[in-house]
Amino acid sequence: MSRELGTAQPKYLRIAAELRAILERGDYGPGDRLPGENTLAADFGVASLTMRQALALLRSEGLVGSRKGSGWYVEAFRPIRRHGIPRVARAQWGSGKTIWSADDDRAPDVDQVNVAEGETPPQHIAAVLELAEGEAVCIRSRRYVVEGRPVMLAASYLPQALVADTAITEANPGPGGIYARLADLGHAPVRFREEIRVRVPSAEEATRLSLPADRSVIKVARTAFDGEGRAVEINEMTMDSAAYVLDYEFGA
Amino acid sequence: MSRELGTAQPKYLRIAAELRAILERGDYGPGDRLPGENTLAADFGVASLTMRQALALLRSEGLVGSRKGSGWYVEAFRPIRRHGIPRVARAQWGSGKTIWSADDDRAPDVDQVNVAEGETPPQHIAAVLELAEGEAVCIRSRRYVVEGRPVMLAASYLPQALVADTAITEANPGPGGIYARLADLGHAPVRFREEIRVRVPSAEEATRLSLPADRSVIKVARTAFDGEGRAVEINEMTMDSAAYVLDYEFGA
DNA sequence: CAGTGGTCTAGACCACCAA
DNA sequence: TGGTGGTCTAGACCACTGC
Repeated sequence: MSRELGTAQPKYLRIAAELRAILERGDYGPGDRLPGENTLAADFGVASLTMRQALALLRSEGLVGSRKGSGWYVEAFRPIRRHGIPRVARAQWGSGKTIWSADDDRAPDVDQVNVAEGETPPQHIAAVLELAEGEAVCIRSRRYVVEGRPVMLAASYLPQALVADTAITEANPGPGGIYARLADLGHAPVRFREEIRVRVPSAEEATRLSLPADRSVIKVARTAFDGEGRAVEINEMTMDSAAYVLDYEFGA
Repeated sequence: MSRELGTAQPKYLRIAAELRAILERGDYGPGDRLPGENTLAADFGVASLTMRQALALLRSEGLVGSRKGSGWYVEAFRPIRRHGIPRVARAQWGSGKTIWSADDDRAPDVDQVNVAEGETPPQHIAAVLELAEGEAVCIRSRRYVVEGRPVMLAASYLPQALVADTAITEANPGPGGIYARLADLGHAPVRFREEIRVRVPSAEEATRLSLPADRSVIKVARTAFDGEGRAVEINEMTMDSAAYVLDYEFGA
């Protein structure tokens, strides 16, 4: 028995576990509306705030979502698999495919595209790009939306001096994306590092991704190095942690 | 101005942001005790439950920790950098510059070591290991503790038929670990896949890792394939999401 | 023992949604 | 307009810490 009789769990955790079991058993289908929190609170015999605590926990896991003035709903979204290491990376650069569409996941819509030139970079970006004091960057930012749900924000930082007056500063950088353009400039990326951490979203990130404040996000910082070992681009991605499975495949 | 006058944020978020700024400014050093939540609530002019909401948010980020009956403390732990792709497998790539600071793999203490033979595997494990109906696995589980703080749980699943009566079923599998023993058996791992997702810890995981219920965990499932493409081991890791930076480096 | 964090309650007000 | 989730309050009881 793994019932843990001695260490009685608090009510909100027991209710959360019970709700989780009910949802995984399939009593409610994806997208279905749950009873209101007052109804549920009465059913479970607890105060509504306690009920909210349990529901909020399930929401932070991505199992349910809430709409103000409307109700609680079973989350219907299927996670996206992102392949961090493209299978045949280099061959795809000239082929018109972007890094993203090389992944085996659903094609996203891209919106909130913005290119800003001559920006002052954050300190940790400037350090990795080895910029001189006061040197500027070009920032390409965008949002990815899958099946109507915003799932990722991304911001690419490139040295302004490197990309000025090239297609990289255009909203559409042309076939092969910015890596193909960097190759045109003699700075083809040959090596990448992806650093991953989990954070609480900033207020702006929570808004743009329509996330509850207690949902965590996955931060992936991808640094591209050219043949001389110079960092030529940093792509900082911010993903809804409930929407993604990251995937890395490599040899021994 | 990015003050967001129109969309007034709730008090607990504004207070959390203010506290975050105070902590990052360094008013309190690592390990320092903060004023009690009642004192803080009075200072900020809110009810203590509202104050708790703000503190709990910072705790879920790993910025502060609480000890029942004692107080709130500034978290002193420096994140660990885990290299998903072993150094030996990487060429002599220079440039140590990284986006986020974290210490490289401090040597952990390993405790709660357990080897269980003849176990029935979870369904998703059996599927990847391509086990026949009813076929058993050997489960090697352990906990990693760094500087007195439990940071990761790991459980390796191997086909029982493959490892029976080998050193792999011993608590100490000998020099080179279980991969060397798999090589001895003619099943040296030559390819790996790591799948990463973020979850809320189970009650058992929260207990074994001493995590607050609202702290998320990083799940890494590492599958090892031998030369014939057979999955010979799955290592399911569960990490405190505030304790780790994952790092993958690879060529184009 | 006093003080602390953890849980829980009852009730209030607001913004938002749907009929 | 009534119901819903989101926020906030005041206060209670408990378990634990540390003197």
